[in-house]
Amino acid sequence: MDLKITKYSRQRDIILRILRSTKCHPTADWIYEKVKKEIPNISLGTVYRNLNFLADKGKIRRFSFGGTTAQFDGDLRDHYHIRCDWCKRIEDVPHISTRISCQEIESLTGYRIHSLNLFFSGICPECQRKGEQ
Amino acid sequence: MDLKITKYSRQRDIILRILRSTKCHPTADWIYEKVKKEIPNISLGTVYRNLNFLADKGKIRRFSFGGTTAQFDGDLRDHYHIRCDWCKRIEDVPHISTRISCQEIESLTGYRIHSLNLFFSGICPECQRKGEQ
DNA sequence: AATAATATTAGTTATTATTATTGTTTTTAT
DNA sequence: ATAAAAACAATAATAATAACTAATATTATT
Repeated sequence: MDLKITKYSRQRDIILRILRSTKCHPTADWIYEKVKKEIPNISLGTVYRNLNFLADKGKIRRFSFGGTTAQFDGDLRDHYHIRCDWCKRIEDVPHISTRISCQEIESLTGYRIHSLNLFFSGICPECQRKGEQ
Repeated sequence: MDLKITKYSRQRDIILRILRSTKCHPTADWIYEKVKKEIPNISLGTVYRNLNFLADKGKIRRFSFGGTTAQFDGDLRDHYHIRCDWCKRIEDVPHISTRISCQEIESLTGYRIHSLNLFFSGICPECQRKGEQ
């Protein structure tokens, strides 16, 4: 994955715009379907290449919940994620009072920290109401 | 993935023992190779099925770093992970002073929290020494 | 202990997500 | 305007995981 890409590309622009304009945390394929409406002959490989590029450059976030598929998030603001173990929905956790100190981690591990990911899993209110599935 | 499995299985036992006895965060395939030394004709599917079973029951942890491969951890104690963006190694972050309050998240989101995952990424000391790759 | 019921298995095939390749087109620098 | 490099679409290849099936191992029942 050697990406020294610097040129403008309409495809990348649109991918980024679509990702930024959604509140969900889409997969590459979801984005692909959206972009196709604007660029019908775009290829899935282009979507993957650009998502990886953008993630490597820190323009978007890439994560996964231990599952088999990567998901992307165009929102770079400090926030966390939570997923329902039953319905699999993913939501943002806007902010928590606790500040996690990256500096502490840096001095603890010697790493230069680039990013921090915090996610929770559990049962969402709706599924709780519906009871045991 | 409906796993109402209750019977004893030697395969599962050995998988769990191997996972618990390593400090690394192996993939299904890594575990498969290990188990084969004890049960030469075990199948990879069995390894996957049991890892998923154990993870669903909360006996082990399953995660991934946004990549394509799941990794497993037999250590259930409270700890976090850090990965080097260059050499891809994953290490434990033993404990941090900040306590993240799941109760705060529960009242903030309405979710019943099952688990919390915190991971960092950055550049490990060794790669820092080696400089830009 | 023998039997019946069923979870689990090995072996295999299928599916899905992702990456790599190749020849062509776009973009940028000169 | 032209040349070099980046990015592309199309497609093939790979890798991870899930699904299927008939046989085996484990447990519960007699």
